Amino acid sequence: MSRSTGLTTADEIRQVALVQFANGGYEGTSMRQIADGVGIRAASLYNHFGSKEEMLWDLTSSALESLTLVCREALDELPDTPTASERLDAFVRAHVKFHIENSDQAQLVNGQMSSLSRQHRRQAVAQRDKYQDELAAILADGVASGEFDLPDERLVLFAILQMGTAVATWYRPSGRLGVDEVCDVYAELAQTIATGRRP
Amino acid sequence: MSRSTGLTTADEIRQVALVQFANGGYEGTSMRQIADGVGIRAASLYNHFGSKEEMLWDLTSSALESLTLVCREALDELPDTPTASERLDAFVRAHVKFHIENSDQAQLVNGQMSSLSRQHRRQAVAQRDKYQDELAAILADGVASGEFDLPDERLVLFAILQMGTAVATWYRPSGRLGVDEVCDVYAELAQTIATGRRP
DNA sequence: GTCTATATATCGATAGAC
DNA sequence: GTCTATCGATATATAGAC
Repeated sequence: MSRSTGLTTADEIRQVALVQFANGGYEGTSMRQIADGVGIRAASLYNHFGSKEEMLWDLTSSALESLTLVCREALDELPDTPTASERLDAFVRAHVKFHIENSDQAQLVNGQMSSLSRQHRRQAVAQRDKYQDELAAILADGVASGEFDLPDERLVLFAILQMGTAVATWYRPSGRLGVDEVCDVYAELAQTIATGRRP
Repeated sequence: MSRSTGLTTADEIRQVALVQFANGGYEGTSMRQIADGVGIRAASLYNHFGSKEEMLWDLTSSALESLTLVCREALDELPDTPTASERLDAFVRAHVKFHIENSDQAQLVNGQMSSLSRQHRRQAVAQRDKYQDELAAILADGVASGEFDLPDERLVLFAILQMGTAVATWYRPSGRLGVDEVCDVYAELAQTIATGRRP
């Protein structure tokens, strides 16, 4: 290990490829560019990943797993029998926080999934749908309990998800607002949309 | 003109390239693929566009112009001295309608602008910012008049724009809702966010 | 304005020495 | 597990005949 980080070479490759795929796009990034970023030759990448597409799948799959995990953890940390509003608040904060703090993973999932193979894309879409179902269940429960009043359940689902997803494209740590402040605003917007009034 | 459409060859190229850039990405689309779609050889494309990047710039620029135009027209058609709420309603409807009916142009602007040259990207960003400023002005006026009550002016701007932008990625004509129904819902959501209560 | 032919560069991926 | 060398395919773009 002559390259001074504590990471394995495979993890170094993941780190570099994630940034380059997210910023330059999968098709716009060459194996040689990735290898340059790691400090090895392109041929050596194939000792760690079978193909370029396998690298994209590895990164996409783990990004989706991380996103699902942090949002589920946020819900699990709620006190017993939380209201739908409390669950919505926790979910949106976790969703937005992830998209701020892991913007490369977020942009990969949002922009590069079409470059996956048919089979991997199918799996990724299923994984993403399962994530969205968590929020869909919260909205449905809130409607059933009378807490929420939605013009359209499916469109509100998309609206809340996409508001938060887009944060990954514009948030800069040097900007006007900190992470928690942005999460506060989006949590409030989600409540407003779901209940029809400010929380 | 042996290829049976009323379009010039340049416009046929624009039509094909727009679809392929929007779906497969700029870097993922080759000049040969575009030429195949038109029914000519790749070399012939250079009789109409100086380079591949020039094609992307042509398409990006005209997409941004169209978007700006339809939203400005929607505002111009309002009766004299409209309220901020009326202007917000008109803007959001036009924004969402454009993203449904011109989803390829919308996805090009949203996903492929990073493939433009430095100079063209600078121009495109400026053009997009000018468009966003139209909504920003509506929100600012509504705050000044007391019609709107926003947790954060800039974040609400992004939230409203991105809700509508994302429609281009999921709307299908064969789906559950028609164009006007989707516009209705998003116009209502925007009012809810801006005023703090259902319209 | 389209064609064939080609220039030049780079792509993902493999073989085999070390 | 990294390296050099290279394969075969394909990329953007140009030259010049028709």
